Amino acid sequence: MAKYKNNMHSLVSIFKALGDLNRLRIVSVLGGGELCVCQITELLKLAPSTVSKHMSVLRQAALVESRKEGRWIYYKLATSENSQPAAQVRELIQKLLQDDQQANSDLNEVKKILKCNPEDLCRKQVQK
Amino acid sequence: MAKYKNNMHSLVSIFKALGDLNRLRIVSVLGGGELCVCQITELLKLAPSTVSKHMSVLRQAALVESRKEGRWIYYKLATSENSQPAAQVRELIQKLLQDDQQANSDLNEVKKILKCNPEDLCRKQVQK
DNA sequence: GATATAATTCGACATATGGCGAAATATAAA
DNA sequence: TTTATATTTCGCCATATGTCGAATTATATC
Repeated sequence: MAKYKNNMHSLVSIFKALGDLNRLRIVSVLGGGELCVCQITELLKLAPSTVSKHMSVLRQAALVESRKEGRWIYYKLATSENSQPAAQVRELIQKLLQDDQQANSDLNEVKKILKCNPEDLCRKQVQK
Repeated sequence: MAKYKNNMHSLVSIFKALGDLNRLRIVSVLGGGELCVCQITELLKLAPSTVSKHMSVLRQAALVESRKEGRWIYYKLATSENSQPAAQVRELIQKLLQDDQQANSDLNEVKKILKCNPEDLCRKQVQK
């Protein structure tokens, strides 16, 4: 007697979340480590409110998690058990985008953003 | 010197295609073998024109292929090499929906549709 | 050729979505 | 306490999307 799951609806919301270039870029770039909203905003050149909405969609699909630190909110890939749909889809994305042009240029761009001059208070992360 | 691919845009169209419950059901059920449009229409209880449009979206995302036989057009999962994004995503879907309620009841329903009485000309497949 | 039928295309519609700026929240700094 | 700032929420708008029915196309049958 089999136990049936209900993955289909969560899969739809996962795919819906990833069916947008900007959100896919976010998930891709979060593979390199956590980022706060303003850093993602800097990368994508979108309004903060737009990025915030994207993050909300990704969170509801269980693709990312957030952590609050002072005024900043850091997002990272959700650390759910590997059996969960979201985690497995993310794993596949990471594999498929390993040698992707856009994905790699985004990762480079984020490196620059993380290194940006400390006096630029607005858009910098705690760097050590 | 690495060769860069451009998977991101095709991934977006794949995810966009799968980010709809009806299209995900189609891909899922095609895992059980090829079907013609009228059979899928019978399963989903949608207008034929709607199903046709869905198939067009899935074909453009390289998720399915079609084969014409007389008046019927049969769709099946695209048989691309395993390295291609669409194939890998499909593979994952199949794994994740293996024990899914909806997916399994759809497969059962399709079995019934395939077995439907031969005098019901409109909605039957060549059965052997 | 005329008729029937499977599928697609077209045109229309209601709703969903991605984007922005302004206002609201929450926290840090002055 | 006042000011500054990171993020979110809200309201709005233009466009995209899922759906249908009607018209069109292609094929089979009479």
